[in-house]
Amino acid sequence: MALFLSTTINKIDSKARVSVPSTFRTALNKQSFKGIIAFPSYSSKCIDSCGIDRMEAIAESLDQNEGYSKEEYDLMSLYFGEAEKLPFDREGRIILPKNLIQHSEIKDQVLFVGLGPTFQIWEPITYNEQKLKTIKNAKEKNLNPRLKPIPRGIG
Amino acid sequence: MALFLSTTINKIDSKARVSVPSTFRTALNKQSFKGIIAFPSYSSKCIDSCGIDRMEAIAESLDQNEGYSKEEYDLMSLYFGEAEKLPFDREGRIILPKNLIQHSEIKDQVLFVGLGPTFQIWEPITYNEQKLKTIKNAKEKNLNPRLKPIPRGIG
DNA sequence: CAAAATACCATAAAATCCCATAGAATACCA
DNA sequence: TGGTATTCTATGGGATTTTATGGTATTTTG
Repeated sequence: MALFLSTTINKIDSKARVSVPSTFRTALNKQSFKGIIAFPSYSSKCIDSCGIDRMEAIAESLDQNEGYSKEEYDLMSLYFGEAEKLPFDREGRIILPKNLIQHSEIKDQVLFVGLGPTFQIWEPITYNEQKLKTIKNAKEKNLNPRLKPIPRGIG
Repeated sequence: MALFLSTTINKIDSKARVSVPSTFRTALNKQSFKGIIAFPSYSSKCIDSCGIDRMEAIAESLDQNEGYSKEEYDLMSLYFGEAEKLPFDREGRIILPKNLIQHSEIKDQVLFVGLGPTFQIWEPITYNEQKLKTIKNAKEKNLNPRLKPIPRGIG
């Protein structure tokens, strides 16, 4: 399974080309389609992305109706309709389609953030706002990240 | 499962390279990615680290939404964005990214401390302060320093 | 044929590879 | 067992490659 981590900001040029971070690329280039799958997030002003392998796995499990409710099924179907296959050019860039740029309100910079098996593409400013909100909310509700490693010290 | 033990102090050079202790390396080199996963600790001025196997397990359980609320999911997603995949060079060193150096306030020395399935990376001085505090607190509260098994879960 | 898309080329900065060495740890052997 | 040879580890620095980013040329397509 591909594991996308870390955050990178790259430029977008006049042709709407953006470099996909090399760490992401190496994982994606091992898959059958050399590029990314991208679609507008339904919950945030960002672009959801992954490699083709994940899309194929989802398609298969959808096909077999593995534990999806009707509502989930319908929602996932929408994703497929809006998903775009964006191939790498020789330099490892993709071209961001207009609809995705509009949805994410990207201007001249593009933020890639890894989320494990998937990643997202954001306008950097929007991402920061969202991040602060999440942290604020977590503090208010006293949420603890269970990612927290084993207790420190002797015991 | 990898088992990280003991404490080591190594130098960090002008290129931000640090040798990962060889005892850690042998365990990590058995995993699919030859290197470490590192991210800023939620609760301390240090870097939390582990091998890729552990990170993949976490990603998978998140992916299957095993008992996480949307808010928890969002919070944990932030971790993936701050985590870094740091590969070994031929000599077994990693390059510490700027954000992690800043968070841990590392200067020219780096302390590795094993915590079993994970380990941490500290500025040695900070680590010592923290250690003294922990011991002092344990004495005051009369904590029993027995080595109990650690509850499972993600970590 | 014109406009858009794609392929191709160039470059500075950054990341990585590769080699070298001293000291520590380990293996070996008489 | 004691001493020696060998390997491994941590560290340093120079050379090379990769990355991100431009721009230009060529092809496709409507």
